[in-house]
Amino acid sequence: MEVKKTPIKKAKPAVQSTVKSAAKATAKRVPKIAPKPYHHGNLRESLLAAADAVLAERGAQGITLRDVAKAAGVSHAAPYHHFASLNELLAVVAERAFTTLGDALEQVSAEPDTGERLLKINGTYVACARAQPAQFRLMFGPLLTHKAEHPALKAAAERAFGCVLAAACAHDPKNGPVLALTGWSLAHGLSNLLIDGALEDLPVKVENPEALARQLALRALGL
Amino acid sequence: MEVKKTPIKKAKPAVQSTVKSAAKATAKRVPKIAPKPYHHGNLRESLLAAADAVLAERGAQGITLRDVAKAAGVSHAAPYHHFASLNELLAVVAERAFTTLGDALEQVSAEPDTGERLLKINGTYVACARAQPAQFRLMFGPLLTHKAEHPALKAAAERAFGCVLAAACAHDPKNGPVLALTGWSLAHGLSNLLIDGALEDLPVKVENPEALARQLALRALGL
DNA sequence: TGTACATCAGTGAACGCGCGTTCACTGATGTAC
DNA sequence: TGTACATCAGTGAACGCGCGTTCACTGATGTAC
Repeated sequence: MEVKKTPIKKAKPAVQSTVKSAAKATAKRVPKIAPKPYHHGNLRESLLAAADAVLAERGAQGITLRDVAKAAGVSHAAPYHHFASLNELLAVVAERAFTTLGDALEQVSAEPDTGERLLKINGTYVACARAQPAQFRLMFGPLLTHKAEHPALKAAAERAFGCVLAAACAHDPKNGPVLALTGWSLAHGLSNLLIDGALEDLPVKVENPEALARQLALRALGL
Repeated sequence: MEVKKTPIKKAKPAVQSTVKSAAKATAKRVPKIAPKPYHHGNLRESLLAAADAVLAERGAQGITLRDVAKAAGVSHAAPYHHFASLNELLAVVAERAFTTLGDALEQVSAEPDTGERLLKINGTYVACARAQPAQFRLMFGPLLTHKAEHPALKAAAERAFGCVLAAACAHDPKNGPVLALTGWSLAHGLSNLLIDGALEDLPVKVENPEALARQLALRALGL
């Protein structure tokens, strides 16, 4: 879904031949494991993938343009040929995270039973948050500034909520919006509590987060 | 609970007299509105208050030890006589925020009707989050590291949740924990969505957050 | 097929900044006598 | 009531660091002829 493989021959062979022809200048050869092409080919996508990796490893507040560049294997100035700023890069990361969530919600929306559909949407939401907590924080938190200035981000977020709203309206046409907000708040709150570890030292032990999500939704949505 | 008020006369008058006796040296007089005592008297409390002010103004990720010191009117090294690090200061701020939340929840727990009590707890939780969004993020988010190492913080958090759990058990002894987690997740999720502005550009317009919180809780808690 | 050249996408050095923290210091305070 | 002195709680300079961003540059690419 991410990197459209254009039918361009990889830059790698070209560089390898260069290295070969310059084999006499052995002093210039850097003992690098993976010979790096000068022109990357698809650095924009690589940077976005690297950002996901950095988010997973360092968390949302730990992310740095320099870290992302390093993870992508380029100098820390290179990203500026593809993104105007760190914030612009984060906006695209968040937009794609919303798209991923929307895709997942859309997929489970195929469930014919409207009640079960709501339960699956709830579970999918929590599962997405738990799978990528840093992305989840980036999507909603204040780390990415001026969200309103990124229409694509807004559109992706609206699409995700649209899935929730559609399922709620299908189940209870009269109270669609309220049911949707109830379900979304519940899933969002449980997601945050889980990824922040707020439930860990509580008298109420949580053995199985997925089962808990379902149990709470059953009650809260009147199913 | 924290600073035992020792029967020391405030440093301020002493300094004022000093200023008076040095009135001849007018050149030394700095035209400061509030003549600052060299010894502050209660800098620890002032720093905590200043941290709240900085949080309100700059948000949770914007907070800085230097800003807090400046807001308290002291040099940026002064806080180290009262807190081992910025993180220690934030831990106390978060602990007090949890205590404030617990106080508010305890107060509304006096409501005799158990259903109405749950509704009021829900509303109070959301109101606290909306009143101090940056504190709320600090309490739960990853900005304050190693939360587990601060027993007082943990205790204050447990007490707040204890109020929710007690009210849930009073209303439905059989399903107390599940009801409590449902209510907490709902309130927590709605709080986060509201303070993050996630509902602002949605097809579902939110006119009155308090009414919305009540409406969702009525449905989710089966009241 | 070759060649000249404009353009693209990298590099690495540098800038300025603000941060948390440390340190030697000094003024203020409280106490023993 | 004084005085000497230990201790406390400030100050301001400094350190080292990592950050986002800029800049002049250079290697690689694609295209016109």
